[in-house]
Parts: sequence; structure tokens; C-alpha cells
Amino acid sequence: MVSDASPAPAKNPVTLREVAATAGVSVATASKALNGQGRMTAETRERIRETAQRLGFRPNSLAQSLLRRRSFTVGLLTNDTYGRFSLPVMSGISDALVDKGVSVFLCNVEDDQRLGQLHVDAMLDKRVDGIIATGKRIDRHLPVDLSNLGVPVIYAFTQPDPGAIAFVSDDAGGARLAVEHFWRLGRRRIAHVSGPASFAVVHARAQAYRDVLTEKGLPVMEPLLGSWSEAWGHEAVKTLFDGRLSKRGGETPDAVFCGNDQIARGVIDALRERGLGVPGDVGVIGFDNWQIVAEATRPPLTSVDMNLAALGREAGLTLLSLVGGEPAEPGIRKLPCRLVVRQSCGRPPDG
Amino acid sequence: MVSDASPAPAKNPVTLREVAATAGVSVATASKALNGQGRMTAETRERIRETAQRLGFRPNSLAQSLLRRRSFTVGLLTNDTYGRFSLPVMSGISDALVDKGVSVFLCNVEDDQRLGQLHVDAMLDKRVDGIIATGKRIDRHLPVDLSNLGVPVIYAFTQPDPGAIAFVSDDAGGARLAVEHFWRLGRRRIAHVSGPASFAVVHARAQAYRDVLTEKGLPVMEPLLGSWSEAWGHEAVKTLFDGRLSKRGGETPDAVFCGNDQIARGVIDALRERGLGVPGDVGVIGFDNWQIVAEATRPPLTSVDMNLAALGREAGLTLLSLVGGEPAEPGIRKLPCRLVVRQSCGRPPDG
DNA sequence: GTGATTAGAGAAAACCTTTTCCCAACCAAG
DNA sequence: CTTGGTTGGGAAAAGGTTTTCTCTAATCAC
Repeated sequence: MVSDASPAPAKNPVTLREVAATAGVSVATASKALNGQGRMTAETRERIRETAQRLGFRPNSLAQSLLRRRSFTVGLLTNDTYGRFSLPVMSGISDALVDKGVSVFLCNVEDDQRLGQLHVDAMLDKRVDGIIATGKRIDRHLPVDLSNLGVPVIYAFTQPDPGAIAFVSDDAGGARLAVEHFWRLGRRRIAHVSGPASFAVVHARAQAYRDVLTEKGLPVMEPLLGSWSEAWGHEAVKTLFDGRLSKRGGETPDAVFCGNDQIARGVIDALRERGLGVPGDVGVIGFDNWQIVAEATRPPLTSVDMNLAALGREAGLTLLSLVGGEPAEPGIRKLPCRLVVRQSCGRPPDG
Repeated sequence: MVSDASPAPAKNPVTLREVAATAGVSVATASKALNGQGRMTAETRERIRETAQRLGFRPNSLAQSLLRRRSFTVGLLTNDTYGRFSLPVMSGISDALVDKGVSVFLCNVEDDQRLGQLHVDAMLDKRVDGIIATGKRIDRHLPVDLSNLGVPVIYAFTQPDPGAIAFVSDDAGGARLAVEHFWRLGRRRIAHVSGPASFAVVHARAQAYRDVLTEKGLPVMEPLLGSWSEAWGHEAVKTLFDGRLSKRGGETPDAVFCGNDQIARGVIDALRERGLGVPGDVGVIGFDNWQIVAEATRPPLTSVDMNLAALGREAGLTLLSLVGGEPAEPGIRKLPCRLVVRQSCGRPPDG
């Protein structure tokens, strides 16, 4: 009782063998005592447990993994250097796995095939139980070959191999949420400004936009495609609100559904510069719910959230069940988005 | 040559024992052949190598780690959920380590002590060779106790324990870069708008700002402290450019050095709304060089970059040398910032 | 032809834990 | 006193690799 009440100074970790020796039993008995296996006197079991506790024993995962052929480790591959999309996914995965004692190797492969191979090899050498691939867009494949790896693979927010299991956001559903929200608020001349035509999500969202308008019997303005930037938002406002267009629809829009939050920001700023009020004259909805942008616009931006953390959580849990040997249907699972309402759309007319 | 030209179908990985058996030697010889150890005929060595290659043999890292007492794995702890600062650091660390075959466990501990302990325990169980702690500000400690862990610990962009090794950005140096840049451009009435007084970096940068002004014999305006938001940038412009202040300095500023890029963005927008030109009437410099913000301002923002990737790289390399048993001086190492010049300051008068 | 090296390769221990099998002792029933 | 079952616990193998030590046969000097 002089000094050593602390759990473990731990220069080199204490092994099961030392615990067993200290408790006066064999390693086999010690192991069983600590794992609740085998048969022995309650007294023996307790004595061993107490000894382990006192010595600060922690089982060596490497030895366990070697034996169980399970490392309680998964690899996460991404090419999203800035983590704008990957980080929430990562966070969800980690949340889902930490309670089960599973750790995550994070590997940024950029868009470099060599780097990708390097990381995948390292993961396999380290005997990861599975791999999750994630990225910054769902219509591009990571620069790595993940087929026939011998471990389960899950794709999250990136393009999967055919026949694989993937989780992606339901972009069409998200777009519907936005447009239907406008509808419920009484907006009737709804425009859509989005990113480059080279992105699959641009088409998915645009199609959903058209579908909703058609269902409601509203006029469909052809979506304006450009880039993901604020500057494009500015420019699009010019196109939408300058005379040329009003010839077609007769009137200018009273709502703009934007393909991402940066475009939405540009749109809001441009509208203000023209003297148009948001949400008074025009409602605006963004996409991504990137907090740092959505809360900095004036007024704060209503935006579609892709629930990426939930997506990551699903991906993590599914991977785990795969690792556990349970079967799972291949295919692409679309997870619903949700609308985060702030102040850029106004209140319902009857509210 | 019918089907099996591919490297490895790898349902269960091929072991060294199988390679040895196939090549007709003992495992000992096989091991030595593949590692370039021991003595044997060149012919034998080559035959074993070729066999391993053909079978797609990859040594089991778990077994190697167990034996070498080195896992070639490090843990990265962060509480920066959005990764704005952690991700570049992480990227630098990973870059520095991947070539040496070291993988990184990423753990987000939020600000949750329980979660922190959980992750640290998991890391130690998995026998990481070392741990790097990183965060979102350098004057707050992570919610974990990293002393006496038995493995080397490095702090990067977070507050270290006393006596530990830490890498942080040289905020004072970064601020000097900004203010001296203004000076070289002929700006003489330089203001400083920064974040909350509760941040240590705010004081470090403010003091450097004062020092440079004093050195140059310029008037020192007391720094304006507020929040890290665009809104505060707007507000600060009011304070700076409304009559009240001009009584003191006689004139309004011709340059504003901002504590981060978001404030700078607010300042630029507010200046434009007042009809003041950037950089014509007023130059603006931000801090953080957050690309997505700095390139979206009009004009694009000159900003101080903290070189976080380089910081991560240094941290990674230092950790590795520590793991290798080399000694290292404890203490805080400040790494230089650099100024990324865009268009918000104008050109030199003689340019 | 003798003794001393050396080249080439294998046996076995070590790393740490889990699990299967086994043994000794004890007890009750026949 | 045997048979059979149970209880408490240990011995040993397994997992895959590295490394040290040992052994045999061949080469070399004399």
C-alpha cells in the first residue's frame, strides 16, 4: 500500500503468464477465469480476476487476433481529402463499431492508384476483418480494385463494383423533399440551379424536381446546370431573373432549389444585391446541409441533409454482420435524406 | 494456364508453411529467403521467392507484430469532428508513415472522456507503436490522459502535457507575415479583427500584430475581438469605419488583418456593401487559408496558411524516430506559417 | 590424411492467448 | 471394492512468423 495503487506503470505490458504465476495457477486456468469459461471454484476465479486487475493485465489483441483469425479492425478507404463527405461517414462508422471493440484504419488514397494499392495491401497484411470504401461522389469508383479480396467489402457514398453492397443517399428523395416543401409553402414558380452535368446526382435530383412539378401540375423550368460554386449561383440568378426568361414563363421564380449549399449562398447573395428579399420574394433551399455554409447565409439556409453519419453507421453494422458470416443481399441501398428547415423559405401562408 | 494466372484468389491466405512445403524447404529457410537473411544458394533463394510470388504469399502482420513487439500501427486521437484542422494534419501523418508500412487508427473522441478512454484502451490493446493527439485548438487538452502509457506520444495542434513533445503552428510568426505584407504594400493604417479572447491564438496573433506595428512606427489600433464568424466580420467593419473611430486615428483603416477566413469574408462583404473597394481602398488578409472560403470571396482572399500537413508530417516522423528508440528533446516546436497571396491586398505600389 | 573452417539448411524456441483434451481426486451408487 | 460420474485444474497444440542454435557435408590449409 505504499505506492502502487495506480493501475499500471506498464513499461512492458504484463502478460497472462505473469498473472497466472502470481495467482499460482496455469495460464490455461487464468485464461478461462478471465473469460468466464471452464469450471473452477468461485474462489479461484475471483482470485485470478483480482490478480489480473491488480497487475493491470490487458490481453494482447495481436495474440488473440492471430488465434481467432479476426483482428477486430476494419479499413476505411477514401479519396475525399477534405473530408467534407467522408468525415461524417467515418464518424458514423466509428460510432457503430467502437462499442464492439472494432477499430478503424483510415486511409486516404487521393486519386492515386499506386497509393490505393499500397493501402489495400497494408490492410490485408494487417488482416482487417473488412473494408469500407467511401468517397466524395457516388458516381466515381475509387482507384482501387476491391474484388476478390477475401474479406467483405462495403461501399458507402461511392460507386460500388457490380454485385457488391452499397449505401448511398437517396438524392431523388432529397430533391422531392425540397420541392414539396416549397409546394406546401405555396410557392408555384420553382427553379432549379445545380452543378455540372457530369455528376450523376445532378440528373437524379433534376429528374425528381421535374417529377414533382409535373405531379403538381406546375410549370417545369429547365434546370440550370453549371458548377458547384457560389459564382455560379450568382450567374444563375442573372439568367433566371433577367427579362429574357420571363418571356417564357411569364414570371420570375418565387423559389430556387439549389444543387448544393454553396450555389444557394451565391443565389441568396445575388438576390439580395438585386433587392429581392429572401424568403419574402424568393425562397431558397440548398443541398448538403453543410453547417458552416448554411448557418452563415443571411437568412440561414434551409437545406437537404444526406444523413451521412447514419449512412456510415448502417455501413459499419452491415460490414460487421458480414464479418460474422451472416448473408446479405447485394445491391444498392438508398438511405433517405431529411430537410433541415432554417429561415430561407418562409412560413406556411396559413401559419 | 487455364484459369490461375491471377495473383491470389485468397479465400484463406497462404502461409509461409505452405510456401516452404511447396518449395521443398523448411519454414526457417523460407523465411530467411524472403527476408534476405541467412545463407543459402542463390538458386534456392530464387526458387523460394518465385514460389511465394506464384502462391501470392503475404506475410501475416499479426504474427510478425507479435514476435517483433511492434505493430507498425499508430493511433491518431482527435476531437475535431469536422476535421477542418485535423484532416490536413492526418493527411500529413499518413503521408509520412505509409511509406514505412505504418497504418493509422483514427479515433474521434469528441469531447467525451469515456469515449476517449475507450479508444485509448483499444489502441493499447492493439499494441499501437505510438499515439498522436491532435485537436481543433492548441490551448485545449483532449479529454484523455496520455501520461505513462508505455508508448510514445506526440501532440500536434493540441495542448500537450507538460514535458511532452508537441508541434504547433507559429501563430505569432503567421501574424507577422500578414502585417509585414501589408507594410510592404504601403498600407499604413492596419486594423486587426479576431476571434474570442478565450483563444490563446487570438492573443498570440494580436501581440505579434502590435509588435510589428510598433517596430515600424505605425499607429496601433486596439484589436477587435469577437467571434470566428462572418457576422462578426460585418459588425467589426461597422465599428472600424463609422465616424466614432475616426476621431481617434483620424482616418479609417486601409488594411484589415483578420483572425480567420470567415471573419475576412464578412469584412470583405461588408466593405463592398459600403462601397469600399477591396483591394483598392482596403486590403484584407485572412488566417487558416481555408481554400473553400478563401477562393469564394470576391476578390479571392490572401490568407495565412498554417502548413498543417507539414506539421502532421513532422509529427509522424518524430513519432517514428521515438518508436525506433531515438531520443528527442521534449518541448513545443513551432512550425512556420506561410502567406498565400491571392488578390485581396493589391500589388506593391512600384509593381 | 588430419584438423579447422565454412556453406547450406533444418529444428526449435519465442511471441501471447485460447481451447481442446486429459488427469486426478472425490463422491455416490451398486 | 468396483463402476461411473463429476469437479477442479493442467498440459499441450494451435495460430504464423522470426531468429538462434545446431548439424552435416564440403572445402581449405598443411
